[in-house]
Amino acid sequence: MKIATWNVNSIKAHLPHTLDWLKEAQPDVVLLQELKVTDENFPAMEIEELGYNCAVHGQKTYNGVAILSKHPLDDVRTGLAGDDSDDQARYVEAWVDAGGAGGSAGVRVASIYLPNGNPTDTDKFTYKLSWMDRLVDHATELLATEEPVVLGGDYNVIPADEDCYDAVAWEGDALTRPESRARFRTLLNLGYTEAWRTLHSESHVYSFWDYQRGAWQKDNGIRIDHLLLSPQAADRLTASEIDKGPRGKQKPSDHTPVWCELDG
DNA sequence: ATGCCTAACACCGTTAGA
Repeated sequence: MKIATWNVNSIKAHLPHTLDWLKEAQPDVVLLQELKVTDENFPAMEIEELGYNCAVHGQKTYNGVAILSKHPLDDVRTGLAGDDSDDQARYVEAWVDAGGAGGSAGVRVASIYLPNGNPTDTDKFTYKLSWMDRLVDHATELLATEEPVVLGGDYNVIPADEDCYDAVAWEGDALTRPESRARFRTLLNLGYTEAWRTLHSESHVYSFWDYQRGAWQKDNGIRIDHLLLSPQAADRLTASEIDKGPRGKQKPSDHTPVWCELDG
């Protein structure tokens, strides 16, 4: 089963690129972020025409996440537990029913759009950190189920200096701050496996390039889109790649898809 | 030190992104 994550930076503005990539890459499950549309305005018809079921948690103008799946989606949950006053659409989770005896080929997936957190001297940063604390709590609960789980999305965390083009330039940013990295590391220490990094040792490979300063042409990127696998999912991991193709198109999203392949 | 792009919304600029 091929599972991808992609921050599309407006599903309306980048729908043709999104549809092209679905046809070309043929992922079974896609976790989308930054839809920037309400549920009503999500282009479900065009995506369903390609054989996908959609679970959408949208919002006007900002945020918005979705799960696309060629298999049926069950037990869809929207919003991250732990703060009823949080009205930003940054989390949607579902069970992908891929069959198998007793659901053995299925997997639980979540599409995550973690807050950016800049500037760090504002409540945006405290919101990011508390959101990550809530994610740690929820990820802990999911581990107890012993299900295969894939938590994929735009984490807005550069895990290590080797995951950006210029560590000095990014020093002090919410994406590299020790508090952000510590919480990301907590997810790994709980038992989650970051799919791409566990299969690749190379430095300076990226999933995001700023629109400004010719960042794409100079390969001045950062790696912030991640797929975190529970032990039961990691046992089935056979491949993970970053597909730079979509970022090189005309008027692209500033992120490019990251995917992993699970056995069965 | 700041803008540099891009998208949305609404107004001809502001907010947000990373």
